[in-house]
Amino acid sequence: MGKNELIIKPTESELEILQVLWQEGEATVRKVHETLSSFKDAGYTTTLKLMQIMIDKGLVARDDSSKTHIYHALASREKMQQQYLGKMMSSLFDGSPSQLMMQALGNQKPSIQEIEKIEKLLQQYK
Amino acid sequence: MGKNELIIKPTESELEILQVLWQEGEATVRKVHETLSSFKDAGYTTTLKLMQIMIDKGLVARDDSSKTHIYHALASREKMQQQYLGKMMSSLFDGSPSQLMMQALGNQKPSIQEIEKIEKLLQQYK
DNA sequence: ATTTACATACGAATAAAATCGTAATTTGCA
DNA sequence: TGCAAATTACGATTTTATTCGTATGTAAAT
Repeated sequence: MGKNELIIKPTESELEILQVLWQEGEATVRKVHETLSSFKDAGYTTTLKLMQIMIDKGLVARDDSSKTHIYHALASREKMQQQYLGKMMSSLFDGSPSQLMMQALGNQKPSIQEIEKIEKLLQQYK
Repeated sequence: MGKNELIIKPTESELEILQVLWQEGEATVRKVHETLSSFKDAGYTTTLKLMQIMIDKGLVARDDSSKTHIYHALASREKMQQQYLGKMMSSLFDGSPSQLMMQALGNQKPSIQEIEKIEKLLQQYK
């Protein structure tokens, strides 16, 4: 028995696709592809193929009752957030939320509202 | 000119190695390899090869004046934190620090000290 | 000097991810 | 009906990442 972890983890490209599906709720391949096009070069069939692969992995499901299939995410966004954040916290931030927060805040100024939300959150934890 | 971003981004394995180097400051291949061994199966020469590749990518440098080479990270931890956090924030958290914080806090309870550090941090941003 | 223990170099195999071309199918419409 | 446009299926290729075997060098110990 090895030490290498085995959890389903979407690849980079798959995560981009999930993103669109989380956003839209459901979408066709074309819709997904067009959304991705704004920041990424890739052929239509590439996106299609990826989404087909994601079916096998159980990351998405689709309604194929009509010709144009409609996809939706199976993987939950929260689960993925946990997964990535957890790894990131340990690998890059020594497991320290405040270090992470520092960078997160430095990265892009949060609005006053954001700050207050976080403060409330912290109160609950005290 | 395409839309696909081009920044050097360490792979998964490379990030693990960087982690050790950030921790230790500098280290031999053997040291790195042994550290990784605690959670990962991989041969010694695999680690060696990876570290050699990382030289080409400019992620690390080494002192090879003696037989056993000594490596250190060139990529800064802060830069990597920015990079990953930024991507994660946009791809998984709708760009919302409070959402991210919520998950981060939910993931692993922070200590009182951690919470207070964060609160201070927030004050500065107001 | 010879053996042993480690070290690096490096090509090559394997695995994983991403890309794309082409064929086949369906649908709408001229 | 039959043509054009859009869609899916899917194999094959390419690219990237990972893994490892083997050759070779070096130094210390016997």
